[in-house]
Order: sequence, then structure tokens, then C-alpha cells
Amino acid sequence: MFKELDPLLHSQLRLGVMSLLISMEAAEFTFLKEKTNSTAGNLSVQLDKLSEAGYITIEKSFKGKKPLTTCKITRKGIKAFEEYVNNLKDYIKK
Amino acid sequence: MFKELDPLLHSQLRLGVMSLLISMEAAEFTFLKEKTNSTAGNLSVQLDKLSEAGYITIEKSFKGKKPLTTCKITRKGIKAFEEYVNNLKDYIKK
DNA sequence: TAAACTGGTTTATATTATAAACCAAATAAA
DNA sequence: TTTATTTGGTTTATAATATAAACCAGTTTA
Repeated sequence: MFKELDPLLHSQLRLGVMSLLISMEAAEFTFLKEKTNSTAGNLSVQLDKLSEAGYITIEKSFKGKKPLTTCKITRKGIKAFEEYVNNLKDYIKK
Repeated sequence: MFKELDPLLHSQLRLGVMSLLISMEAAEFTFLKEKTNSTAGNLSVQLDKLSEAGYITIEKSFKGKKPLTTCKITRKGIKAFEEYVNNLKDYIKK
């Protein structure tokens, strides 16, 4: 009846990140932090998890003299997100 | 941008339970267990949490000689579920 | 030159989910 | 009849997770 909900996506912060990334080419750490209203520490940890799962890529560079962390969703991430959303629908339709 | 997701509902098993209860008068423990494909222990714990939050009521009686645990969603539970679903929509629309 | 800020990471802790162990009563099997 | 086994759960121990707090390197500001 109910399908499994990918535990990596079934997390408020990680889901928020993926939700943002799915509709944009790339996003900076600070942008994600602001949009998700998360702390840097928590965001850092959760981004790592998404990255380790292959759902996003993380690129570190510099913007002028400041460190810049840029994230992009991967094809695998898009697929996982879409499947998650599909599976979730069974839970939230009355 | 993203609203808070009620942590009590943002759990696969509890959400599954609420999803079932919202569309039926009442449900027995064994029915919920089967439909959510959960273990009795986990279900027992999660039902308690929903009950303590006032989202469901739990009634213990007997069916013949066997114990019978019956759950119903409360008005508060319905409201919480609906709000959760609403808030969730921001996360899953592309 | 020292204090504060930026853009993070690491680590410790609290919370949560889950499974495993357990229990009482009922039924089935030997 | 005593001894498994099953039913319908609960309790408890452990593993996993989320989160905040502490930290760090470099930069800017006072």
C-alpha cells in the first residue's frame, strides 16, 4: 500500500535543499542557507549527505577572496526526488 | 519560504497511520500494522506519540477473548494533518 | 592590531526511529 | 495434560538522525 520514502529525502532540510536545486541550475551555500532558514552547521552536514548519495554535486571555489560552495542537483538526484514525491502522494491524498 | 513540517507527522510510519485514519471512522491495531507494514513494537510506540499529541485516541477493549486496540483520528489530528499536507506542498512542487 | 564578520566544517549531544526482547492470554499439537 | 505456538500487543535497548555549539581560516573594519 504505502511505498518506502527515501530517508535521505524525508528530512525537512534536505528536502528543502533538493526542492530548491531541482528548479535552478546551481545554488550557493549562502543562498541555500537563507532560503531554508537553516544554520550553517546543519546545512553543511546535510549537503554532505546529499552529495555522498550522489544526489548533488558540491564545488568549492572562491568568489573574490571568499570561499564559495556551489551545489547542483544530479540526474540521480532528480530521479530520486521525483520518485519520492510520487511515493509521498499516497500518504497525503485523502 | 518553506514552512515548518510538524515533526510528529513528518515520519513515514506516523504519516501512514494518519493517512489511513483520516479516511476511516476507526482502525484496529492489527489493521494499521498490516497496512503500514510495520512491526508491532514500532507501531505501538508511534501510536502512543500520536495519542500523546492528541492527534488520535486509542481505546483498548476485547474482541471475544483477544485484546483489541482501536484508533481514531481527532479533530486536532485532522487539522494537523491538513496543515502538514499544505506546508509540504511547497517542498514538492517543482 | 585587535575585534568582528564571512563562509564555512567538525564534533558533541539530544532526539528519533526501530528492532529485539519480552509478556499474558489463548489456541493447537503431542 | 503439558508444552509449544500464535495473537496482540508493550517495554527497553540500540542504532541512526538531526541539530546546535564550538571551532577555524581568512577578510574586513575600527
